[in-house]
Amino acid sequence: MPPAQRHPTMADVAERAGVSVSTVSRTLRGLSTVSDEARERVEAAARELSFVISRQASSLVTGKTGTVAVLAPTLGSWFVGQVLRGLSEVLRDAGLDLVVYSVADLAERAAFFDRLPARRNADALLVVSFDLTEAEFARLDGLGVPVVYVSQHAPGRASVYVEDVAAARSGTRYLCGLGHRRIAFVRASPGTGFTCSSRTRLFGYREALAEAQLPYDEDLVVATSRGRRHTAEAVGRLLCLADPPTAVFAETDEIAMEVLWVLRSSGIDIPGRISVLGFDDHDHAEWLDLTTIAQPAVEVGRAAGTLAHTLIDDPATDPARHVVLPTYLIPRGTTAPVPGPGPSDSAPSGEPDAGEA
Amino acid sequence: MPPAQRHPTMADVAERAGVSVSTVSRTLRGLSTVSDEARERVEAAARELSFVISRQASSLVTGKTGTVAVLAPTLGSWFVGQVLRGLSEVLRDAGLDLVVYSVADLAERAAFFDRLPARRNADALLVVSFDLTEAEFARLDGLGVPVVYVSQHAPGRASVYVEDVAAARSGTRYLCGLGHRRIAFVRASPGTGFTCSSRTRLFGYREALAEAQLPYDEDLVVATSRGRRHTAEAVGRLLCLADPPTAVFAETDEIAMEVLWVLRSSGIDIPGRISVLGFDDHDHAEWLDLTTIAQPAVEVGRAAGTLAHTLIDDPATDPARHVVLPTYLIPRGTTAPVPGPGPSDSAPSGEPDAGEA
DNA sequence: ATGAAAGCGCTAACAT
DNA sequence: ATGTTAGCGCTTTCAT
Repeated sequence: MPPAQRHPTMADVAERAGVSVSTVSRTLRGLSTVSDEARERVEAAARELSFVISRQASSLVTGKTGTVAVLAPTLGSWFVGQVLRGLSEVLRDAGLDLVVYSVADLAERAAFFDRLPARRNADALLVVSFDLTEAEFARLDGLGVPVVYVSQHAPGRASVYVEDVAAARSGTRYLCGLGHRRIAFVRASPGTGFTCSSRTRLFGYREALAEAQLPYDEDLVVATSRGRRHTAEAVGRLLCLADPPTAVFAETDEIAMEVLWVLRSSGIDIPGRISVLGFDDHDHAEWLDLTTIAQPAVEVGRAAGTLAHTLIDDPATDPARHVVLPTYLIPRGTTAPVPGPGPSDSAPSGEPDAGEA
Repeated sequence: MPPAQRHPTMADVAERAGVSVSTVSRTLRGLSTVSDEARERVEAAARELSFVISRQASSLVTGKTGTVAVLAPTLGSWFVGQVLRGLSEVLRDAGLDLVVYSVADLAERAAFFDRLPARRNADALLVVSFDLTEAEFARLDGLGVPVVYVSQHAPGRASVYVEDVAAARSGTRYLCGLGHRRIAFVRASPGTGFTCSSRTRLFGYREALAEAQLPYDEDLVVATSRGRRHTAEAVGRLLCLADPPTAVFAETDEIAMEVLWVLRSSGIDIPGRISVLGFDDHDHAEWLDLTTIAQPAVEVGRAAGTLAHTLIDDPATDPARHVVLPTYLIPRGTTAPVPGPGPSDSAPSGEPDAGEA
């Protein structure tokens, strides 16, 4: 019997089963070259001692850590949470552990890329929606383990993402199709430089404008960061334009919801006076009846996990494999045809009052 | 120079620096018994080779894995996300890795407790808002590493939590103070048995009712699970009572928001006809102007991380240490004094129709 | 089918 | 202050 305060080792199991450690190892890994009798004895002994293998020790010899690392800007955002859900599901099934690194500010970011702690301690690294510099890309290229870029298109590297540009283009087209010609875009504040969806979605927005032969008006593009105050300011900037927007396209649902809140609490009718379109299909989007561009966040996580697993297990896999997932527009109640050229006073929105054609 | 496809080891660093591996090890761990000259050479060599230490190897000899595991019911909920934020911040500073296990259903749950994969592969385990059975508690008691229970009170074991019972009692008192005498409680569906806040908060609710000498009416307690349909049903059950509630206390803000949505979309005035009180102070609570009981979720994560770190580093720490964090009520616009003793018919009135005195 | 032995990369005595 | 040596708990030849 092993000392109380120590985890039992294979040697303990071997002794109890009356076999060698090699046999224990073979049994536990399911290698076929073990007699039924030995297998049973080993399994019984392992169970009785409630033996758990030490990954550390096997890693040392196999060179595989059995863990996948994920780097994310924050763990608190809806999108990252959903991605992690899908990811952890797939990794669990693959027998891989999931270790998370989050870097909240630029100092931590620099420290991460300087030290690259994931280096020898994970079999793969997943980078979630990071707007990386060339230097950071280069650093990761030399990491020594596969890197999968999640929710971002990384040319020449493995990545899993949705067609942000095309999705934003469609969303904008949809608004154009409703007759809107003054469409604002509210993006996350680029300050932190962590997310790359601002750039791609803004690009799609501009493409659609061009298609519809609408001018790109910089005054219609505003940035906000989390918090009522910032969004109120951003929305305020839009509302006091000489020719204010009749529709707002927000980079994410979380931003869209803030916009919605600011607009509504200032008595502006939605969608009567202004339409609002989000991006994500956040859980709350349905409650708020927010029209949005849905992206399969959990599925993104699953696909990323699967790709990482493949890359780890089969070195022959194309290291630049891309997985592109679909998006689709979900029309709900916050978008409507542009109001006629009639009055557009700020009647507090009691009733739904969609503009008629 | 080490082979291209292999991570450099301490031996590589040692060779390059012209010292022994011991000196490299000592230097890298910041032990003072190293000459300045050697230290510099080692540091230079390590940088040039971009050496990263293998935790696996050091674990093997130190017995410490340098990682903390966290078990959570899901990674997608707001609360868990916030806890992870606080946690990862503290653990990063402590040089500990964070590995997450999430169990989505009962089968996975059983598998986790059967195998206890965290066993030898983490220095501590954090269990976040799990309603554990006695058998599961017992299993964790024998884990061999410190276990910290987060967002739940675990008698005789280390835990970090808010006073759920007291908070729910205060919240209910607040509603009573506004004159409400028919107060409903909407809880998460107990089906999964994953969260324990239902039980504690319901308990506090009952205490406050007793205090106010209000009867406990089982019809006023309904359960819902995520999704518009379920919440609509639950709310429907309340609305068609002979004596329907004038206030609803929801176990979490997420539930409160769904309730809000259902009530509003059926034209019921809030807080004119029904008051709604949540729990959490979710980011969106402010936008929806939801009165709620705030709990410091990120701080819970931080405290849990700190406690885990302490428990790991200092075995003399009281293994049953408790950290209790405060909650506070944030009065917002979804709660108001009870409408006068006027009509209380359950007709889903179109117009907002706040009772008059 | 099984065991003995070597060694993965590191740390911890013990020398010096 | 530094080097030498002996493992940590596994997997993996290589014998048998």
